[in-house]
Amino acid sequence: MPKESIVPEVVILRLPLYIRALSQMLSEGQTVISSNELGNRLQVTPAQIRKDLSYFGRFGKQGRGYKIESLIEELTKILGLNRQWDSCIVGVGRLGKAIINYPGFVPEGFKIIAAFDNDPSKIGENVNEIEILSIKKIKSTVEKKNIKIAILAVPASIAQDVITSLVDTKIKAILNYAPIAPKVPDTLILRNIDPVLSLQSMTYYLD
Amino acid sequence: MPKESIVPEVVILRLPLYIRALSQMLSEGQTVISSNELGNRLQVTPAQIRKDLSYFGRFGKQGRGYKIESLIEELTKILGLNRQWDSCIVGVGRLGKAIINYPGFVPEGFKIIAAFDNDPSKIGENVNEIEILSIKKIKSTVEKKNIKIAILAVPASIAQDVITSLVDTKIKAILNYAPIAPKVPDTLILRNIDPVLSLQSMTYYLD
DNA sequence: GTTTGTGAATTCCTTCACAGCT
DNA sequence: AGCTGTGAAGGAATTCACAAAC
Repeated sequence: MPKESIVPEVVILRLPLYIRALSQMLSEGQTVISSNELGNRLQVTPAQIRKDLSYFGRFGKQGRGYKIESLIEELTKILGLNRQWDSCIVGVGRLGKAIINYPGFVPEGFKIIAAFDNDPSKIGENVNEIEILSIKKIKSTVEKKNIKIAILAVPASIAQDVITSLVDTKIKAILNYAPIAPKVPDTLILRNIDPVLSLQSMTYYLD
Repeated sequence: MPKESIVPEVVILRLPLYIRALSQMLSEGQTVISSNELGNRLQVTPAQIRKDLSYFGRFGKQGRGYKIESLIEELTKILGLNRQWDSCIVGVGRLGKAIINYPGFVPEGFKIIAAFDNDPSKIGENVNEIEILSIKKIKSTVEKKNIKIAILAVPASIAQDVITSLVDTKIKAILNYAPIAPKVPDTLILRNIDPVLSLQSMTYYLD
């Protein structure tokens, strides 16, 4: 709870999960929750939840628990989710198109407002009301539209080059769908979506 | 290196990454690598790589490094990837169809050989040569075809129920695409693919 | 009586550093 | 000389346990 102590990244990774569980409970009509009940719901220990929250402040009441609605609000603010984040997609092949059409982002405040590809035959085409631009226009477009998040859906073979080329733009966070382990400078935040890796680590536990 | 010491899960999660980097280097013509070079490539410390590998055996040669080809082979064996894993998909909506058509699984040994849905109008339909069956047939089909892995692409609202219903089948691992935090008994292994959660944890670091 | 918030204790993971092999 | 494999050291994250608040 000191204002600017460093918060472990594992904690940050759990907060969205808390929000999600809390939201679900709220929509089921519940208004108050204890760390015990939330922990039970998410299969984490109550102590962990309390400790995680304590990095940011004191949100509960002894003997009572947490008011769900205001806890959601606090966590939303902490993560910077109380606003819309405009983002762009790079690579508009099969996967890129599926991502553009995925309805799960907008309700959570993530809106794809620009699309880029390097295939000349695609440029100018529209997908879900978004015009596909040449990849050369990333830097300027991103600057003009204040986009900080890029979603990467290019082939593995060029993903590293694209990431490297994003370094000197206004892009600060990358959600990478290409099945590679890219090198990123620590000025960029990266998360990988990689179902194959997930599968490969599960088979260890199967006989 | 004791035969049956318990290996931390974080280690298991890194092994597929090692395989991937090694494969790439092999395909670029390299035959030998040091922990230093591999660490540099993946942005992890050389000591961590050596320690990770030491849980399973001694694969390098002092003064020389690791023979890439045989290290890949060893890791592949350790993870149980030296075989094909037949799997099934549950939920054949837009997302499910995209997953069935995703070309990245088969080359890695993961083949979707059965599909299930609860929408009567879809049953009997074929997607990419796979017939959609009623979700009621999961238990028997999975048993007959020796399927241990299920890929879940159902709506969030029914995902938990589907997972629960898988408990008394031969399914032992679930790759879940539904945006929920499901409760799973510890007899099941679960990995979530959840781009929204990834995005939500990145915004914390953006101003 | 219940449940939080938090220092202290514990457990887990990473890194160090060097003996030993090539 | 170069690099692995590994105990030992160090650091990080989790859990304990209890005083304080309701």
